[in-house]
Parts: sequence; structure tokens; C-alpha cells
Amino acid sequence: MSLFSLQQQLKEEIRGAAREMFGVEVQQLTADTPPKPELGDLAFPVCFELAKLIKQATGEKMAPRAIAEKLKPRLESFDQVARIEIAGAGYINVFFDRAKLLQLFTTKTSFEAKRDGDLTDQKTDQSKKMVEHTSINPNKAAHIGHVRNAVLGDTFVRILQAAGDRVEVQNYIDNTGVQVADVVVGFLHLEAMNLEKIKALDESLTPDYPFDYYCWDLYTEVGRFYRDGNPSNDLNPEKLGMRTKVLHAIEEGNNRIAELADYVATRNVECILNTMERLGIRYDLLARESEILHLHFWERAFELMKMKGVIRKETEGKHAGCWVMPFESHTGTDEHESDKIIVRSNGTVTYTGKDIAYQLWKLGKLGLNFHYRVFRNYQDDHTLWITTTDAKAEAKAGVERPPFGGGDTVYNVIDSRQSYPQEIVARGVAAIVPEVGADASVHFSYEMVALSPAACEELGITLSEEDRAKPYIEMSGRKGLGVKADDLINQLESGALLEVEKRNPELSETDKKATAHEVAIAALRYFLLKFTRNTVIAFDFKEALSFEGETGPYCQYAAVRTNSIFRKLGDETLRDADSLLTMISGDSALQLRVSEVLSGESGTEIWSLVMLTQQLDEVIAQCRKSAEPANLAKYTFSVARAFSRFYHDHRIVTEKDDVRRAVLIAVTKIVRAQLTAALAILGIRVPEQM
RNA sequence: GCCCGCGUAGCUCAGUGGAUUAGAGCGUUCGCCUCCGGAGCGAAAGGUCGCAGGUUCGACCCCUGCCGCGGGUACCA
Repeated sequence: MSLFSLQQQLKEEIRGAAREMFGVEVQQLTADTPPKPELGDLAFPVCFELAKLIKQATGEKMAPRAIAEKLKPRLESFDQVARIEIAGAGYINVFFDRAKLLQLFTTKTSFEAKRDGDLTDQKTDQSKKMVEHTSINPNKAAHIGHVRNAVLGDTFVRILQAAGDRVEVQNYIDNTGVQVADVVVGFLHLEAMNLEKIKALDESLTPDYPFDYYCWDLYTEVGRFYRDGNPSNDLNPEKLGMRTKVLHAIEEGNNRIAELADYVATRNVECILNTMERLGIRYDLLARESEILHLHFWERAFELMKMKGVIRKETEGKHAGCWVMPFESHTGTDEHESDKIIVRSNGTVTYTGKDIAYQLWKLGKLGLNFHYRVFRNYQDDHTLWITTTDAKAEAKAGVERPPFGGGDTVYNVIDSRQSYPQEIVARGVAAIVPEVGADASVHFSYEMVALSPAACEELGITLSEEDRAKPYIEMSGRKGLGVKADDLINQLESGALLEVEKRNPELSETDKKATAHEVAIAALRYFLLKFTRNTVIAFDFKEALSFEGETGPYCQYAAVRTNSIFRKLGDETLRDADSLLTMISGDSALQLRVSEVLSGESGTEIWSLVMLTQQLDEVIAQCRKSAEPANLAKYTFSVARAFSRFYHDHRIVTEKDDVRRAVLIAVTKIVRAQLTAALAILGIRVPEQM
């Protein structure tokens, strides 16, 4: 049994008691951890709520403490509960029987219990959650801002999976957009290259300057080109015309420019996927904009919107000739708050329009489907699919295709600057299919990663006076202003390698590199996860490259220490310790001795570490509900910190007293299981040594 | 103008469905290898939780107003 399910049982008892004794129904019932371990293992502030409810129901004024006194015996009847104390203005504080619980937690960790299906809260519904993340324009290398998106999305996916959800992971590929067109303009007009020449160029590039890096630089050149070489110039309309021409050709398809664009986009996608693979981030499906166009997703959505009266064609005013979505709540006359344009007067669709079509498909409400082919086979049998217009491609795959689309809840990991268009999409979808509603479309928003003026200087970027005065500077692919993901990972890996070589000189070169890689990824992922989503990260090299303090490697290190303890312990010692604890329930003298180890100041400290580890399930549930992975990162760090202290305070391997040693080993075992599980959800692995 | 987010220690950030001393990390100062690995542990210094009202027995947290910063409000995405 886990702490989580024990909590559920206690809550049920309180609910039942409130019903029987006071005739009221408790809606919100939370279990807190008391501010200090001396105040108990669990606290229910429910009596404040009950006092209000009772007053409402009967008019009778009852003091929260008096209510608590009445509930006390009910909770004390639990076997695992040692005693109940009423504290403060009316808190119910629960003190568990530590020896009994320790044994319970040791025999099965909550994760093993979940795997074995003996958790009472197990979900039976198999509704599907869908998470779209990464979705980088395939025209250049990924930068650190993109990595924040991917790491947040990937971690949220892991959180959902840990909570027992079925999840489908999508990465949207805008292969027919302006950004791809810009790079194509660069190849055609700046480099005078055709497809053959680009392929030859691609072949000749070395791993330290791959295709996506080449495009990164070319893209910034195109940006200058549009302004005739001077960033402060206006855009040159004639040159912009080149972009428009290319864009039309790409959207049209079946021509040489479209073919060239497809090569460029696909190669960038491959490079970006390689970057993400380094971070342990994978996908189920790459959904491409070209298929949304060519498989007529938009036309279908357009029909649906017209049919349902969601959009209307304006015949006069400044939007004459456009199809717009009226904004019911718009407050008026201001020109910046008018209806949202879905189809432009020249007949082309806006991004918002295309996104509504895609969102409808995601929710299984479009009535059309993509065709699919295999894009990549990941190492452990996982297959990545991509959309295609070729209806026969799937049969050639030789693998069974999962049923893509049709999610019950769709999370779109997109930065907060797009919250307005995202709101339009959600509302549009809800208007088309009211039975789905706007809540099925969740904008998982986050703030950008920006550069501090100092970080810009370290990158050798010269700043304008205006920029220098800002607290941070927005990254810009267009300006080539940003920290490339692979550069940063490389830097982290070489930093980690130095440390590994210092500490583990006996390791083989391969092992050293593998370990350095794990440490680097831990550092990067944790760095991006420790900030809450709505905090702008002002990127700082020193902080991002650190392995000390509140970092991924610190958490990893604590887990590595638990492993090395078990390596040091002989099999026999371990077996003895295990069997000693299993005998607790039948041996009251032994149980007393275990209780003694866990009592007093030192015992309480040990015990609070155990209690902390048991909160993992609840933290996961919270993160799932709030869609805030930072909570899990913070929690993981607190477990690592508590264990580091425990490790420092107690000698585990050399402990002479067998009962005490068994307890210390049991605690270490529990920490190892929970900490390793928590890290795995953050996408951080625990190396053998580091 | 309107909408959204933010304002907490020198710096970077957590936090709160009301519990007495508001928490981390970095930085600063001082300690800790008779060691299961110091990517560690302990201690100290450092805060009128932007300002002003309001609700309450009680507000860093809820409400209102103001100030400051950022983002959005395009026939861009």
C-alpha cells in the first residue's frame, strides 16, 4: 500500500463521519504535510470547512476544535495510525505507526504497486491524451528556447504516463511556411543552388557544422538580404516578392521549388530529431502542414465552419472580402479588437484557420485522416511515423500503425505569446463541435527563454543601446540571435567529461563519455524544468553549466550514492536486513526496537525523509492537474537534499546494530526507488557512477 | 486604450485552500575527509513579500486602485 492510498482511506473515513455525524457533504478535502515533523505526518484542515458547512446547514456554530475532537476516534481506529492530535485552531494531525509503515513501504514501492495494478485509485478509462510539442520550423537548428518547449512537453508526457494515462506525442512540422520559404530563397538567390547542388553541399558538411547549422546562418543572411544588407533598413518589397513566389510554389506542390523545399525541410527535421534524441525526447507522429493542405483538411474545416455559422464573410468595412470569426466578447470600437480573420481577402488561409483544421483532426472531429509512412525507427523498437499524401505508403511499412488522432484532451505546448491565437483556435473548435467544448483544447503555455545582455556579450553579439538597457533580449532565429541546442549540449558534455575523468579515472573512454552525456542532459533538463512555466528564463551560461547546488547532477549524485551503498553491502547483509523487517508484524519486541530507531530527534529526521519519498504519487497527480512540471523538479531536489543529509548523518554499511542497520538500509532502498522514478519522469537517468 | 503575466534576500527563483521563526540555489563569511565518493554536509549574515486601501478573528496569499517591467492585441506565425 502506498501513502497515497492510505490517505484516500482516511479521507473516505472523514467524509463518512461528516455525513453520519453532521449530515454534511465535504467537497474539498485536502491532506497537508504539517510544517514541522513534530506536528505529525499528515494534517487535515478539514474542520474549518466543516464549521462553515455545519453553520450553513443547521445554523449551529461549532468550533473547529470541537469538530476535530469528534472525528478523532474514527481516525484512531486505523491500524496504521498511532495517534491523532488536535492542534492549532482545529487541525487534525495524524501520527502514523512508523514501524508498520516502514515495512509497508519497503515491501512494495508505490511504483511497483502501480505496475502490478494493486492501487485502489487505478484508472480504468482509456481515454487518450495528446501532447504536441517541439514543432520547430524546419529551416534551421534548434536553439535553447526550442529546447524549453521540447523538455517541458516531454516531461509532461512522462508525468501523464506515470499517472497511468494513454498519451500520443506529436511534433508539428510547418514545412510549407514562410520560414522554410526564406531559406529556400537563400539557396536559390543567394547561393544560386539547385537541388543537386544542395545535396552535394549536404554531403560535404562535417558533423561539427551540419545542415541545420548551415541553414541557421543562411537564414540570417536572408534576413539581411531582405533589408538590402542593413538591419535598420525597411524590407525591400521586390525581394519580399521572391519569398511570396517561393511560398506559393511550395504550397502548390509538384514543382521543382516544392521539391527543393521538401528536401531542405526534411533534412532540418532529421537534424532537429537528432538533437532531441540526445535529450531523450521522442515522438509518435510528425504531422506536416503540407498534408493538411493537400489532403484538404482545411477545405473540410472551412465547410464545417460555414455550415455551423462560426465564420461569416464580410462584405464591407476594412475586412471586406475576408471570412472572419466574430468575437462575441469584444468590447468595441477599437480597431485592435475586431473580429479574427480566418481567410484573407485574397482567398488564402491564415495560420489560425489551418490550426483549427489540425485541432479538429486531433480531437477526431474532422472526418478526414492523414496517410502515414514510417519516418524513423528508434533504437528500442519505437517507431516514428510521418504524415504523407501517399495512400499506399502505410502498407509498405511492415509495422502496425497506431490509431493516430482522436484525443480526448489535446495539450498544445506553445509559448505564451501565442495565447491569443490559441484561444481563437479553442473557441473556434468549440463552436464547430460544441459537444467537445473549449476545455478539450489546452494551451500548455510557457514563457520564452531570453538572453541576458551579459550572455549576449559572451556570445560575441554587439547590442544596440536600446537592447543593452533591457532586462533581457529575446532570441531570434531571424537575426541569428540565440544559443544553439547542440552547442550548449556539447559544452555541457565536455564540462561533465572533465569532472568524470577527475573522479573516475579507471573508467573506459566509452563509459566516461556515456556518463558525461547523462550528467550533461540532467543539467540541461533540470535547468529548464526548475523554473515554473510562466517565468521568463533569462539565460545565464554560468547557471546553466553548473553541476552544483540545485541542479540535475546534484539530484543524480544522490541517486548514484544510493546505488553505491547497495554495491558495498554484501548480499547476505541485505538479505538479513530484508528478512528482519518482514518479521516486524509477528514480533512485537522487534517492532518496538524498530520504533525506537525511528523515534526521537534523529529518528524523526529519518522518518520525515521516508514520508517525503512517499509523496511522489501525490506530486505527480498535482503536476498532471496543474500541468506544471517544475513542481516535480523541485520535489525531486528536496528528496535528493534530504537524502544527502541522511547520508551524511548515518553510516549505513558499517552500522553495528542489526535492527538499526536494517532500518537504514530499508530507508535507502525506499529513497533509491522513489528518487530514481522521479528522475526518470524528468527524463534524467542515473549512471552507475559519476 | 484593452487583455494576460510578473514585481518575495545582493543575484536567480520557489511558495501559500489562513498554523508561531517567509523558503531554496548562487554569491559572501566561518566550520567539516578517524570518509558508505566533498558534484557533499553544517553554521552565520542577508527580507517593511512593489505601494495604498478593503474583506477577515487572522492576508505574502483573496478583492479594488495605483506604480514599475514584460508580452499580446496584424489580411505574421
